[in-house]
Amino acid sequence: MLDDRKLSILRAIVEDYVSTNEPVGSKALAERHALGVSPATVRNDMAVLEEQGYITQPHTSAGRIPTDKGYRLFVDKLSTIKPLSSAERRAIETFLGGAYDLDDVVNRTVRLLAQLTRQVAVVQYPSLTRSSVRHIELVPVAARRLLLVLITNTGRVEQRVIETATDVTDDSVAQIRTILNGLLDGQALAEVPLAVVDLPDRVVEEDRAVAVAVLSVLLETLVERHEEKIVFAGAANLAHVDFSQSLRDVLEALEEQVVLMRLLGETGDPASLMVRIGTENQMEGLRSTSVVATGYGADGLALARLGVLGPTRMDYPGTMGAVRAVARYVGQILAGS
Amino acid sequence: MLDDRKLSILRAIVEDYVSTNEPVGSKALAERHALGVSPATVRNDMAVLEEQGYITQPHTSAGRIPTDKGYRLFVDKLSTIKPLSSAERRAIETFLGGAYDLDDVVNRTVRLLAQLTRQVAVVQYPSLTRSSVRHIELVPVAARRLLLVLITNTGRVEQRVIETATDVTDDSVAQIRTILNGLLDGQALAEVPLAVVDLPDRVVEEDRAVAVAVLSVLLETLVERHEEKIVFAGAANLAHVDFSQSLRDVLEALEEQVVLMRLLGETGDPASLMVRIGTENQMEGLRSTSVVATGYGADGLALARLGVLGPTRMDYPGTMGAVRAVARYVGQILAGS
DNA sequence: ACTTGGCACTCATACACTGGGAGTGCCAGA
DNA sequence: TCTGGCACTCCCAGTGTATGAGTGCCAAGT
Repeated sequence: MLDDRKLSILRAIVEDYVSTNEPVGSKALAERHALGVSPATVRNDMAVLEEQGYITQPHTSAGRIPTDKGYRLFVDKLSTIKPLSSAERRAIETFLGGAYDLDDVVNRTVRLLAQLTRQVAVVQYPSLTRSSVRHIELVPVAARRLLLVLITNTGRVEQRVIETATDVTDDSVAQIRTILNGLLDGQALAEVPLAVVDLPDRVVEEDRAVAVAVLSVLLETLVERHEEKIVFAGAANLAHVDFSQSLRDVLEALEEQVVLMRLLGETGDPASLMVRIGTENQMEGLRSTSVVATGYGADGLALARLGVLGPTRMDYPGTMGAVRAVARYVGQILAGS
Repeated sequence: MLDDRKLSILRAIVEDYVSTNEPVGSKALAERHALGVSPATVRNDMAVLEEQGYITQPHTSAGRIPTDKGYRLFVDKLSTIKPLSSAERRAIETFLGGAYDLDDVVNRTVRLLAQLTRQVAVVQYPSLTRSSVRHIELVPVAARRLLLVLITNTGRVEQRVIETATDVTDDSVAQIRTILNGLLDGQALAEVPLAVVDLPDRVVEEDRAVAVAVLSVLLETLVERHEEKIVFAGAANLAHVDFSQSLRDVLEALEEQVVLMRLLGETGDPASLMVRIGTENQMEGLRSTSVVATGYGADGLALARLGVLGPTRMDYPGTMGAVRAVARYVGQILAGS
C-alpha cells in the first residue's frame, strides 16, 4: 500500500514540519532530503499520502502537514527513540543526585523533565497502594487530639489528625503505637485493613474507644489518599506554542488532578512508553496535544507514572528518549534510598 | 494640586478602564458618570491629569488609560476595599472547612483564591521559623539509616534521612528520641539550635557519634528548609489577558520559588495589605503585573504570606477584599487546628 | 508503468490606499 | 471657570492588487 519511498517522504514531512513549524512543500522536500526523485514525483506520492489520511493541507496551495494518523505511523514505524547525549545524562545525574527526600526527588524530576524536553512535564507521586508500611507514629498534640503519621517504604509520609472523645494519656498512646507497629510493620498497604482490624481487641478496655478512632482514621487515610498526588512544571513552555484551541483550556486541564491522572494513563509495564497523539486523547481541551508517558519505580516495579505533554507537533524521538531516561534514573534513585 | 473633581475623574477612568479594557474618552466618561460637567471640562481636567503623569494615551486621538502612578493614587486614596458578598463568604467557609491537613489547607486556599479573584493566586506555606516543635520522631529504617521527622505546631511535617557511620540499635534510637523530645518539646524553632547543642553530652558514650549525626541533620533541616515552600494556582486565568510582555515571562517567573518569595514581599503585619503595582515590582518580566498580598497566620501572628498576581489593569478593591477575607479565614483555620 | 518537466490555477499573505469615526486640543464666548 | 464649536490627528476596517509558494494534471520521456 505504501512503498518505501512514500514512507520516507512521510518521515521527511514529519521531521521538517516539527523543526520548522511550517507546512512543507514538494520542492523544499526534494531539495533538503536526498530522495533522488523530482518534486513532481514527490507531489504524486504526497497526493496518495493525503488520500490515505496521513497528511493534510491547511488550505489549498499550501504545503502539507502530518495528521494525527501520520504522527502515529511515524512513531510506530518510522522513528527510533533518540538516546540522550552524554551531556544530558550528566545533567540528569547531577541534578537528581542531590535530592534529599521524596518531595525533593519528585520536584527535581518534574523540573528536569520540563527543561530537557522544553515541554510540560507531569510526575505522579509514588503510589501508596503498592508500597508498604515502614513505620507508624502516633503523637499526642493536645488532650483530645492525636497526630497519626504513616511512613511508607518509598519515603512517603502521610499525616492525619485524630479527634478523640475523651482525654488520652501518653501511656495509652504509647501502648497503642506499639501494638500498631507490631501489627503493621513491613505490611503492604493493601494488607493493612485486614491486619489492623483486631486492633481494638488487643488494647486494654479503657483504650478501646481511642483505638477505634485511630483505626477508622487510618483506614480513611488509605482510602482517601488513594487519589494520588500529581505535580507539573514547565507551563511556560506552552506560551510560544500556538494551539488550535485556546491555551486556557490546556492550562485549566493541567490544574485538575483528575485530568492529569487520566492523562498519564494506566499504570502498566514500566519499561514501555505510552504515546497518545492528538485526538487519541479523550480529554476535551487536549485534542491538539500529545502525551508521552511511562511508569517508573524501584526494581522494575511500576510505582507511579511520569510523562510529558506538548503540541502534537512534537519531537517524538527526542521526547521519548528523555522520558525513558528520566524514568529509569528516578527508579534507581528510589531503589537506592 | 488636584481638586476633588479631578480625583473623581481619575477614579472614573480607572473603574471604566478596568471593566471595559478600552481607553476611556471624555464623552463616554461624562455620560456614564454623573459628573455634572461637560465633556470639554473633562477634557481639560484630563489634560492636567496626563501632565501630572496619572494617565496616558496609547496614541494620539485615543482615550486615556491609567498609568502605574494613577493606579497607585487610586488604591491609596480613591478606593475602599470591597467586602465579599455573603455568597462568597459561604463559599470560603464550605470550601476551606473541609480541609483535613496542612497540605490540604494550603492547596484549597490557593485554588479558592484563584477562583474568587479570577487571577493567579500564590500561597506560602507557614514558615518554620515562627513556629515551634510539637514533636520529634526518630525512626530506624535500616541498620545505618534513620528517618528524622519534625512536626511543628502549625501541622507542618519535615523529614530527613540520617546516615550513621555504625549500626544503631533500636534502644539507642529510643533513648536519643526521648532526650531530644525532652530538650525540644514546645521550643520555638528559633531556639532549637541553642536548646539542642548539648545533646551529645547527654547520651551514653557509645551513642555519641549517632547523636552528633542527628544533631547536624536537624540543624541542617532548620537552615535549609528555611527557604519556604510556595504554591500557585490559576495560571489559566492569565491566558486571556494580553500582556505587553510575553505570557511566557510571567509563567516562568511563577515557577521560580525565589521569584515567588520576593513577589509576596516581607512578612509584615498580617493585618495590612501590600499592593505592588506594575513597575513597582522589581522583577524583570513582571513589569506589567500587579501583586496584592498580605500575611496570614494564627492569633494575629504572621506565619506566612499569600496573595494574588494579575495584570495592572485589575479590580483592586475586589481583589483586596478577597485576599483579606481569605487570609483571615485561613488564619482562623490554623488557629483552630 | 513510473518518472519528469511544464503549465495553468488557487490562495494566503503583504502592501498600499481609502473613508469613517472617535477623541483630542484649543479658542472664543458666556 | 465652564462650555460649545471646530479643526486636526490617527487608529481601524475594508478594499484592491501584486506576489509567490504550492498544487494538480497532462503529455512526453525512460
